[in-house]
Amino acid sequence: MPRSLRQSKILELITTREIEKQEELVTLLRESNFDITQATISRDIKELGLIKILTEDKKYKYACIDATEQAFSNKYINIFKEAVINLKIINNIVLIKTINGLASAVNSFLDKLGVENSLGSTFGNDTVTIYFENDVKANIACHSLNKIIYG
Amino acid sequence: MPRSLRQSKILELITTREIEKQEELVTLLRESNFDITQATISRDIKELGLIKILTEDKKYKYACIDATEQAFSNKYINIFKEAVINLKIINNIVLIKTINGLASAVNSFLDKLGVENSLGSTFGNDTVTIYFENDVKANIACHSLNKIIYG
DNA sequence: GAAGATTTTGCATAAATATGCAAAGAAATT
DNA sequence: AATTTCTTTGCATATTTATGCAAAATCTTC
Repeated sequence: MPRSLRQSKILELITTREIEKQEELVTLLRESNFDITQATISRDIKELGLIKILTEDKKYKYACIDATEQAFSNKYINIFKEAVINLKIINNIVLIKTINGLASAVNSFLDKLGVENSLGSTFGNDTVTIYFENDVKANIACHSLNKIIYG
Repeated sequence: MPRSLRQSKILELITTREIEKQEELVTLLRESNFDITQATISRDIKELGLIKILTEDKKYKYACIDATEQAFSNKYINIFKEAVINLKIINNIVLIKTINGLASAVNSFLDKLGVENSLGSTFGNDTVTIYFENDVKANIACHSLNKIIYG
């Protein structure tokens, strides 16, 4: 499994759960068939620039330092690129096919990115759906996403 | 030496230097006659909610987190900056001197901003007073306000 | 597709941080 | 001011994280 997919999964995990320590990530990633050790997680975390912050109940958890800013960094975009298989426009919706299990990560990336004119989105396991008012707006959005992914 | 003074010193140190580890704080604090161990620093850091972030050169350093900073648009912040002349901590209160007549504006800005741990505030013509439970909380708030205003 | 260069990883362990517990210190209460 | 209660601290150590180094995997170039 490629590195960037693993890192993508890490981003997903820390945004959807309260991860207190790296060993937890090791366990969770193993459940998703990333066979990996704590040492690698440590390196990933440094590379992604993740931080530990305090939760309500005074426990530490991993978090992204500044969601919006980092969403645009090349590193994140590369991960996004790898997770996406293809984009399709179906009338007023854009349908994004992703690598299995990464739809939620792609969805949250898109949230941070703020797709323009989006009415909202849903996601399953390997598919993200973004809704627009009409075909034209879906088209425009699809083009700009394509541009991000393919140049 | 009181705890709050020490924690205030910690805030000062991490904002003026790049502190990579707690042992560095121990050394620096000892130079300022705070006779203290790493264990205590660890607890202070947790209490102050400090985090470790990556610097340019991929080293970790301690920093203040401030969710507040992102919360407000630059426009409002600029107005706020211009209105404020200076901040002072007096025990458990933060005293804000403003341009004449703007205390109420600054006060309502702060209300929206939601100064953390604030017990409440009052204002006159050119002064806003924010009340806190104790010196530490006043200190933390003052630092984060300073950060908004001066960097 | 072999040979060499580069990147990524695991292992073992070093380095850094957090914490249980007992004791010292403050504060409150009588 | 003695007694009780609550807070803060150090010590020792457990827990967590980072990293040097060699091996494995991946990528280049011929």
